[in-house]
Amino acid sequence: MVKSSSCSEKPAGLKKGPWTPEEDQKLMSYIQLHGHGSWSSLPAKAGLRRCGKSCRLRWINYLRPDIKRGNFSSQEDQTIIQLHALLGNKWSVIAHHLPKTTDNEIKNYWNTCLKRRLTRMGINPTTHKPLNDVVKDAANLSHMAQWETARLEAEARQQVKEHSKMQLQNQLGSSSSSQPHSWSSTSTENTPIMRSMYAMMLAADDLESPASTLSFPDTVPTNSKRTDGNTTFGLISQSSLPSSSSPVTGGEIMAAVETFRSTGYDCNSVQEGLHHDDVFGVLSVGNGGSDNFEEERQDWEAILELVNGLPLSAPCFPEL
DNA sequence: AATTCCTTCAACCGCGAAGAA
DNA sequence: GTTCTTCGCGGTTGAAGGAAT
Repeated sequence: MVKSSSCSEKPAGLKKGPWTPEEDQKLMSYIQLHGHGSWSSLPAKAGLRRCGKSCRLRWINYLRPDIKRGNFSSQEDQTIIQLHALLGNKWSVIAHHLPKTTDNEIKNYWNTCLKRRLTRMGINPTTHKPLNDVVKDAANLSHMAQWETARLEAEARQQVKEHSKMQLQNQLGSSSSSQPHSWSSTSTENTPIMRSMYAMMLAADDLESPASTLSFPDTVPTNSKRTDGNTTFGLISQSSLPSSSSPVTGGEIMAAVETFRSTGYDCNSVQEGLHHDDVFGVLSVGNGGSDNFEEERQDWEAILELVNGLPLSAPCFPEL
């Protein structure tokens, strides 16, 4: 691997440190007119004595018009904590599931507020377990986190590929645009990806109900939150299901879940599959989740019991 | 009022992945 | 297949401002 260039290795004369309002204005004006294009060549074109990397960071974390700054709601706090429990320090993936936030902001918020808050409550912020019970059950969560991380990363890659242009257009458009980008319009009320996991189980529980309507879109959606307000998940290999376009019956879902169980939740097989379009079936279910954190906590514990076939000795989400 | 300590967060740095040449 | 470039991510740093002493 070739060592990449960094700001510190660029020719002398490049400015570092805080950005001035003049520099901000230059960067904003240039991007609004031309788009960012190649970050490495942007500074020269925009008349900035900064490295491309610095420009990119400034734009993404500060100047971009579609970012909300500060004031995380309690709902967002919960989402961050939940996603962190699943994903660890995958700030960019977490940020994709919170509208108008940046990975840097979430990372800072975690390190300055949430981490301390959890510690004060006697919860290990790394394992999300009570501090006096850090070893027990850790394997369960980390195992689930592995495959869910892989899936979310693949989803994020897909999002970036398919919508980078559209995103820029939306960013540059007027604030009254009636066509917000899908991930910008994501509502945190329904996005917690964990909900999608137990949605699968709720769906499985509900399979006997004739009201269950389950379908597989032909393609993986660009966001885990669908525009119809339903949640999605990609736990089940599409190859284990009969058709990508026909409605899926309850029995088929149960069979797929069983197959998934029988693989022992093999992370490797899941990750291999991530690079093939046909692997992840995305199941859309009615919003069986709850906006109530206590209910979510109970649901989550129930899922772990279901998944592991064993009762949990310690709650995953002690009271906040 | 001066100093020290603490908190926040913008920005930097190094690394790995992906893609182009 | 190899080398090189660019991008994006996560960890870390340090300046700034507020709180405490």
